[in-house]
Formats: sequence, C-alpha cells, structure tokens
Amino acid sequence: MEYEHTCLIRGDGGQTIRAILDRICNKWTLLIVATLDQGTLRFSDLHQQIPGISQRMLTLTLRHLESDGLVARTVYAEVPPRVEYTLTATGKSLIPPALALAGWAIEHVPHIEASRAAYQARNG
Amino acid sequence: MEYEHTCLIRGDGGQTIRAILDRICNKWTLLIVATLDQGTLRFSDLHQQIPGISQRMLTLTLRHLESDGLVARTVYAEVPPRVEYTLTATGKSLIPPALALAGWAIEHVPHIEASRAAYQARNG
DNA sequence: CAGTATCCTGTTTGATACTG
DNA sequence: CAGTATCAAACAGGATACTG
Repeated sequence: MEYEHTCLIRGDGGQTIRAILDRICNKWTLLIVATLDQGTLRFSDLHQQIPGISQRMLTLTLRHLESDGLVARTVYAEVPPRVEYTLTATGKSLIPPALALAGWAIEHVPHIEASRAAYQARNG
Repeated sequence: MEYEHTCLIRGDGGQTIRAILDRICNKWTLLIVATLDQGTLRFSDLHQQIPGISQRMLTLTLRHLESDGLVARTVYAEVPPRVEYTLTATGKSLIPPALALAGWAIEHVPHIEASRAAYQARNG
C-alpha cells in the first residue's frame, strides 16, 4: 500500500469519504442493505429479519436509502397494503466494499478489543 | 457477489459490523488514519494537515485510536514537549478496506447526490 | 400491513478558555 | 507544544401510541 493512495480519502479535506460515511455509518443501513442482498423483501420481512430494529428506524433508514437511490420502493395498491424493497444497482455495488470492511472487522476486532481492555487497565 | 456472503455483515445480528462502525464511523477517524499513512507525525502536524479539526477532537480521536491499538503514541521528555503518532500494523491494515470504501464513494456519490436531489424535488 | 406522530434520552461535536 | 476543562448545541436513536 503506497501512502499516496490515501489521497482518495484525504483528497478534498474528507468531504467525499464523509459523504459516504454519513450515509452508511449509522446503526442500521449496512444491515438493511445486506439483508436486501437476498432479493426483494417486504417491510414486514425486513422487520422480522433484522433483530432489534424499531418500525421507526426501519422506515427512516429505508427512506434515506430510497432517497439516495440505493433501494427501490414499490407500493402495490392492495388491501392490506403491500410495499416491496429491492436493492438498486448502486445499492448492490455497496456490498463488496462493505464486505471488505466486515472482513477487516472479523480479522482485527478481537485484537482491538484486547488492546482496548489493556488500555483501560493501564489508564482510567 | 453471492448473497450468502453477506452473512459476514448480518451474521451476529450486526454486532461485528457495528463494532467496527462504532470505531471508524465518526467525523475524524478515517481522516486521521489516512493522514498518518504518510508515516510518523506530531500532534501539530496532524492539526495542520487536517483542515477544520479542533484540538479537542484531534486529542479525543487519537486517544481512541491509541486505545484500540491502531495508533502508537510516543512522548519525548523534552521542553517544549514532543509527541509523535504512528500507525500500528493493525492501523495500517485498515487502509485497504477504507480505500475500497473511498473508491466506491468516488464512483457513486455523484449519482447518489443526484438521486437525493431528485427525491427532494418530488417530495418535501 | 405499513407506516406516522410525539416525546424523550444519551452521545457526539464544537467553541472557548486555560495550562504544564 | 500538546494538550485539559467546561459549557452548550445538534443529532441519532428508542419507547410508545395511533392510523389509512
């Protein structure tokens, strides 16, 4: 890894990297995207498959994803209502870098956790 | 991309992915790590090279990075004080997945921005 | 079923001033 | 130089209740 490449991150004073972190770095976004990687799902499917999420946060996060063009929302004029969510091409394209990050996590988080515990022990 | 791979993200109900998001998904962490990819830097170097960061946030973020073992902090017993920061091996290992994410951002953020603007126009 | 509407909480960030 | 201390603002997220 040549350090010059990190200009991708530092380039514009962090505007670009922060633009995406603002979008994906919240509690539920990546989880929803990863869940939708299975294919089209209804609101209730997502609610069931994502443990711990509230209706409010599921709605909010889906709206943001729709607004950003990562998820397509289709409403069927039926009673009772049916609403389906699918990843767009852009949404799908987020999966590989997200997996790269997840892979890093799997590999390094144990060490990080240990380091953090040792730091806490040394200091306050 | 096979959807089964997203179990890396969804696996434990999002615990692992959230463990890393909690660490790197704040306003300054990735920027500091990317800046330190140049090599060892002093506090004042970082302060100058990262536009907009306050002393407080630089200190706080560096302490977290040190605690997590991503950055090594060396204090020299001199007057005036000199403190140097370097990426550890773990810290360096974060660069490739971070670049993957940055690459995705460069490629897709324009489209996302347009999509968001269109959404705002359609709705409130 | 698929949401909205309110209220409430903790956390993150920033501004400013001060110090060994 | 390399921080610390204090205060205040902003925001994300959750609990609960209600609805077309």
